[in-house]
Amino acid sequence: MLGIKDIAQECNVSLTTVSRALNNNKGISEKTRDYILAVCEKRGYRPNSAARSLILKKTNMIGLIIPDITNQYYAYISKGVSAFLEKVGYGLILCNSDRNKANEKMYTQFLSEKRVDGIILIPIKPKKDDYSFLLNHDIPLVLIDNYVNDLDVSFITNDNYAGARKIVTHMIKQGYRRIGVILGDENSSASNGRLTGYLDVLREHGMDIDKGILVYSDARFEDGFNLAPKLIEQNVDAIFAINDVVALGVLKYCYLKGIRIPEDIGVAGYDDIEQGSMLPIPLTTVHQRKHTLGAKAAEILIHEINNPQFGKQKVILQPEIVIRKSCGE
Amino acid sequence: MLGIKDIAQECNVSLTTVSRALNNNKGISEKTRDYILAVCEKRGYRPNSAARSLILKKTNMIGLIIPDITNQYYAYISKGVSAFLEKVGYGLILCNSDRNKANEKMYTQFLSEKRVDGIILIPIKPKKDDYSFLLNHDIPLVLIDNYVNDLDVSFITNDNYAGARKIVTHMIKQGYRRIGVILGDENSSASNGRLTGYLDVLREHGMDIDKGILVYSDARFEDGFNLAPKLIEQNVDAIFAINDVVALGVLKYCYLKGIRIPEDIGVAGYDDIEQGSMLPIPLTTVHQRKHTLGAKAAEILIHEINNPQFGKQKVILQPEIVIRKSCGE
DNA sequence: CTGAAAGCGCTAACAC
DNA sequence: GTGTTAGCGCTTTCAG
Repeated sequence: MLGIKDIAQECNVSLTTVSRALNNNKGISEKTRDYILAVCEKRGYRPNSAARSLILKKTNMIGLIIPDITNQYYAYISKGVSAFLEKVGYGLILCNSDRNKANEKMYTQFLSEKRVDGIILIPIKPKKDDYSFLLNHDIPLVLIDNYVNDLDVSFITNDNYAGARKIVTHMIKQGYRRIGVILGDENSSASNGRLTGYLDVLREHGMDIDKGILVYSDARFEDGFNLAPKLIEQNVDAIFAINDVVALGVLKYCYLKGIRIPEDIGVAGYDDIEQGSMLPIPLTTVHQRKHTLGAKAAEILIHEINNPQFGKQKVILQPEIVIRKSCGE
Repeated sequence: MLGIKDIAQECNVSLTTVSRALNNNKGISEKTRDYILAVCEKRGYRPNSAARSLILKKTNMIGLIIPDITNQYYAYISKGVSAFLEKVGYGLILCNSDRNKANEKMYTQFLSEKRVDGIILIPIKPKKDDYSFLLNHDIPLVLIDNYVNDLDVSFITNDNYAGARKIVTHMIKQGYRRIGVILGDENSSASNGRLTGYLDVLREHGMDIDKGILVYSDARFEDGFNLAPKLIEQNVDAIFAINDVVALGVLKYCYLKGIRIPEDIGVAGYDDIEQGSMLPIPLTTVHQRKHTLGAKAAEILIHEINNPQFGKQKVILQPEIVIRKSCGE
């Protein structure tokens, strides 16, 4: 693959001059610049970004570590990130942690070797020590959804507490009185925020809280499917699932067992994935601005890269509930 | 960020020795190696991969250009790619072309500047000239799903012709006689392969072919929703959609209009996305091994990177139909 | 306006 | 077993 030297030779100028033309620097006549650029174009010259990165100490790359790209929630976030980065000329290294701590760590190291200019991370069971080394290496980090206490980093999320409050309030209004919850991981701040919203609303309504119908899970489709019977055994009259994918699992179980929604059991999800509106009984859920979340996360990161002295940002987006049929109308 | 030089100083050895320790090269005593590695670990040293790439002429990165990561079909393929690359120590640069030719080209250039070791591409309306420059630059390329005639590159796809044959045969067996088709782009070999399967089966059954009920589209959810009425106006008794997302759009339209599936209209999709099984009327469709497709594409690419003299590979995976309810049982 | 030269962090002959 | 040295392809002082 040809380099700046080849172009310099063909144009009978020095490397410096070619570099100046390429980078639109001053101190070069318009004529030579145009000529050089034309030759570059003709020969299909592409600058070697590894060489540039080495000297510029900047890769124009950011890393995105997410649990699972096949989950629509993360897919939309990724697209938001990607769309923003595209606008500002950055590239994206995608890392699927597969909800695995070891993978997450491996990718975190991988990205630091790649000298990405920053990292956007949706953490799994986050602990402070997992990420402090990134900060020691001065690599800007923005966390999505799961906050890590005592870690001074930028953070963006949808307001889980507010979203859960809204949907649980709606469920109670619909007459449900024994609402089981399928939570995510115990260390997930998203899951915990929603749980707190649920607990607060129940308390405010003077309702009993039964910890027996609060179950933790890995927040996958199968978890909804497998955990639904455990909850139903305990006579819940509704299930609030930590996300739509889990709710889909619950719905599938009910469908197979002939349990009627919303008459026998009310079901609510969280996320508002595309297919929720096209189910047998469309899913009542909480809408989150996923694309916006991703785009905003990228914006914060790029801002932080360009303004390292600027303080860390915390952004909380407000969700809205989408009332469909799975909890009555 | 500290470099190999800092480590060398701290250990009182030369750069070379540190490099040897890091790369597990021979010509170094076990003792010094262990010592150096321990120091690297302690200090949190991470090699600069830009510097390595520059000299090794290898980035251990591959680029993936897909139309839209929020489409589950592409999300699963991406995950397959990612999973394979992870195993062999490669990183993934994700590029959403957003079904836009200009974006695709932009990313193609971007990746060549990044000196990725190879590219996996799911092309949009592909033409030979779009990619020949990659080959001129000796960057290995594997195409997924849409083949480009006269371009000597590796290619992997599911057998669209066979899949379409199976599903259309099934539709005819169910008694449908006027099957409209919502196709993808006219230049899409996937779409064209399925069309050919449809046409051949109809011919073999001695059925009339009405080009009026063959419509092209951008293969999105909205296209299904918007094109369904045009087909229904023309008295089709079934619709074969180019993919499940389009079928979902058709289903939504029918649902809103009170058109019964499969009694009034039979609907079949293609892809077998997760949600197809959880619809009001579960979708009859064609299952494709998406994850396998992505993983296999990555495998082919890595093999080609390591064995440039090896011939280009063409792989065709066999799909199977999934009979549910949207075309009768 | 243009060029020579130094160097980014690392690897790989080649000496010792 | 270990160190010296010359680059990889580019940007950037500093002279002219």
